[in-house]
Amino acid sequence: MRQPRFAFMTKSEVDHLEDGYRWRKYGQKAVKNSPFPRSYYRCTNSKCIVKKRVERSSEDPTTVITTYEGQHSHHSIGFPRGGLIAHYEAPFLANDLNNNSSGFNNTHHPVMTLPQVSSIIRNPQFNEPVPEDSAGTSSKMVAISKPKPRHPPSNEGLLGDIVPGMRNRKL
DNA sequence: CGGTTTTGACCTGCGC
DNA sequence: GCGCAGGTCAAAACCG
Repeated sequence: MRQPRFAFMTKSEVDHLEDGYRWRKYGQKAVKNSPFPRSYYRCTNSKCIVKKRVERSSEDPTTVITTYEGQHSHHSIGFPRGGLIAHYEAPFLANDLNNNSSGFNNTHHPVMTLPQVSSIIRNPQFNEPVPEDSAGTSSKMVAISKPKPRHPPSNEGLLGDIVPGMRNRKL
């Protein structure tokens, strides 16, 4: 069974990005490409088999590469209206999937504005070694977010709900 | 006391 | 068949 898998780069100083879901770390491995270890997280919900892989970019220590694998079968915690977030990101993701290699300003392109994400831009020259990207199931993006220490304000569910959203479009 | 994090060991897949 | 790299598990420690 193929898990919808996509990765994106998040400009943040903290590895532990709060995306509205509860994650439990189950492993950590050192990768050869990066001097930084890679962390493996899993959703704490037993019904949810979503896995998350957090890896810090070797070239940009301030950038973390987060790889989501699977889809949440529930909404984010502390954010009952999580489905709403899908409306924010779904079109944006669909656009990305349809124009996977279109020209785009790699400057600050405020596609969306969230309490956590200042701006999400697509980097056309994203030839970074994103190991999990191969087919069209993945989306490459760079999210410039404010370094969030912990505990979201109230509106969260940044990433989780976009997974079923894009999966709905693909499958 | 319960849940989470940490860390080493173990297992599996792939390449040589 | 062996070695390497990646991924997962499990026990102990730690924190709230």
